[in-house]
Amino acid sequence: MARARTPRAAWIDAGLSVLAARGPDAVRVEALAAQLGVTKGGFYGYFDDRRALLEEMLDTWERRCIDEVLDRVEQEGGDARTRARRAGELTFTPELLTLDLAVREWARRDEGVAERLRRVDDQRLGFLRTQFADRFTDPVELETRCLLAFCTAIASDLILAGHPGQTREEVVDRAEALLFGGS
Amino acid sequence: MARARTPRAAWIDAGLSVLAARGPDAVRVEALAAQLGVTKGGFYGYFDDRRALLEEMLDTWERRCIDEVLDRVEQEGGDARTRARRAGELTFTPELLTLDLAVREWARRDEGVAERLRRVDDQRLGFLRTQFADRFTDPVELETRCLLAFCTAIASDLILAGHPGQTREEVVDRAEALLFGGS
Amino acid sequence: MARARTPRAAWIDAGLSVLAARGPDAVRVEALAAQLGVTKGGFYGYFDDRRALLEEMLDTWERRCIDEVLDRVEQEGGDARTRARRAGELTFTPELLTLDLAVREWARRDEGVAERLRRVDDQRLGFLRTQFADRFTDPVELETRCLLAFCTAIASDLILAGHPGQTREEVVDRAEALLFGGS
Amino acid sequence: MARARTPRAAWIDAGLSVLAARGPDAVRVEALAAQLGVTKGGFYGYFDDRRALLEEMLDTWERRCIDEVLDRVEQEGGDARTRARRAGELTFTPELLTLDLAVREWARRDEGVAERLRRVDDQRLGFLRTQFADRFTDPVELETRCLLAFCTAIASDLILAGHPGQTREEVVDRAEALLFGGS
DNA sequence: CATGAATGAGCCTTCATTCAT
DNA sequence: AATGAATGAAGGCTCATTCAT
Repeated sequence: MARARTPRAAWIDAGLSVLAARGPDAVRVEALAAQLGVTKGGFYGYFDDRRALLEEMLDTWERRCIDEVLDRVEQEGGDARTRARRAGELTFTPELLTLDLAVREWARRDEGVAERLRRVDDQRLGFLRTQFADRFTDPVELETRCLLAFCTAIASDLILAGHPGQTREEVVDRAEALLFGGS
Repeated sequence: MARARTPRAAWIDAGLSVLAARGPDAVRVEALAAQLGVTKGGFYGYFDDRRALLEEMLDTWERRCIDEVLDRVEQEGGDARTRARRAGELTFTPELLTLDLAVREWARRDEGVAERLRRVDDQRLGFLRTQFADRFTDPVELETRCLLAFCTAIASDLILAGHPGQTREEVVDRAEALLFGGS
Repeated sequence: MARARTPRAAWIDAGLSVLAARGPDAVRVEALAAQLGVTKGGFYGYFDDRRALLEEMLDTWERRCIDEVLDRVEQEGGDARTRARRAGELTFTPELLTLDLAVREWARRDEGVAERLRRVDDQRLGFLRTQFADRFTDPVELETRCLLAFCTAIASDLILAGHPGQTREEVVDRAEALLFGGS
Repeated sequence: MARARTPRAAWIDAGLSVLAARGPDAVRVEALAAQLGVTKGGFYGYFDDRRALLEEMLDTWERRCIDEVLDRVEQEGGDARTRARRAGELTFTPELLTLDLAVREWARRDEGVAERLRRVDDQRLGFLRTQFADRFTDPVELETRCLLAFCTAIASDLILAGHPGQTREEVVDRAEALLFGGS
């Protein structure tokens, strides 16, 4: 929900925020117009149709997940591991997770979305690999631990069970320690 | 009582299959009727409204996740660990996973669904705890590993990244071995 | 809502009670069936269709307004004026007024109903004429006062205005006294 | 602002005319749209839902019965009795009577409508009182005669009986003369 | 361009009616 | 006869989309 410089971007941002909160079916031109305080007719000055908005939302999401993360990492500098670590931090930010889960669900039903997610997930797993490469010389073990870490990042908000005597956060922290040592 | 040409359960099953494939918004009376080869009017002989169907679908799902699993486990017998292991197998069946993911997504947007999922997830995590209780005397470590296993079961279908030189299945198998030893 | 001897009559009575309470549009086969505790399918064993029920309801209403009033008046005997007075009492009973108003409204929209109401109203005005015939030798004046009395009987429940310092009942009583003297 | 091809008021007027002719249940969005030559979807640009239209119809009716009558009376001027007389004429116009009867019937089944009718009827009876105040010094007698006049205005169209040798109009005229003298 | 109006398709729900049992 | 199931027509409401201004 970044501040939109242009009305076009405002539609996209509004769409992404609805997507995160209520899924792709809830991204309706009428609702976005109301949220933006304009009339829905104006929408068609910027986009051919609803489908086009959804595509651009995905373009924006993908760009944010990849290019913007890389740009910021480059700007901040550091060695390879520092960069990968920073990329991981920027990627698995709680703010982005809601949107991420919505896209992930969407990808299960739409091959086009799945393709984009595949690109993004490949890069993300790449970040993880680079970040922890020095701790595990065996690439098979590294891969195993990275997938476990990735699964935890994705699923720990989706699983609603409680843990007797611990909070979810504590269990997740211990899981990370178990996977990558001292962290 | 005239023969139930389209029994109540048929609507529920059709609803669950659409839920799994396309999410709760896609569970439309008209679409289910078409799928069942009847007219939508007949629906209202069985259910008060669409909402009632959704509730019954969730009832059915919850029953299948809990009671039916427990019933089968009881019938098959065995000691505590054998039963918990069997429960885990029945629970994380590939067939049920798609439906599970749909319910999970739905739960993010509907507190009523979240409450049901919490019950189900609590029990599932319980299965895991019992199943692996003898391998880890420290309950904190047990909890950590069980959550990791649970996250993997849930998220490994949601993550689309590839693994150079390995299949997803292989990585998942290694992850389980890493968490629980020989298995 | 008299006790129905036969199921057929039960449908008619239920229909009349709904007609009185909520108008002809509210006389729905499904609602009556629910009220009678039977299934709507059974309706068609007694009536060709909804229209037929409405006709029979009107037949019943007309019979009650005319024949049953006359029968009871005959049984009770008395001279012409006594009989007419009794007929007036039986006719303008509060219990019947609600149904009467519903039929009256219906008659505005359906010529068939209007025809029936014309017959009934003609007879009712006849009762009034006979009842008060001895007080006014001039038939024109008699007619005037009878119409005023009839209008009051019909409209005093439809007019919702208040009367400062008096109740509606008191004003109506004074109106009757004004029209027909002592009685 | 584009030209209002089917202004808001057109829906309300169409609704009122259907209400007068066939009652509130017959005020259907689809029917009004057909009557106005537009599609029903357009309706929801003006009103939240059918209920909102019904409320606005009642608002309009109430305004016409009260404010518009008073405005016209003020414009035409005259002394108190002349104004009250003119208000009575404007109120019991034949054109408005059909609508009035429909609202009256509706009020029997809907307390919200009844409340509005109470306000309107109170004012109407007020007109009558003022108009004839100088003929009857006794307020009780005045009230009696005004109620009789009001009942006649309302009910004379509802009563279908015939009068031997006279028309309904003649009888009603004589009734007015009887109530208020030379008129 | 942006807006207000309108369209048309789609979906939910109700209900009279039919029909096999 | 009565029932449970189903049909089909109608009507309420939503929403993507078009279009004149």
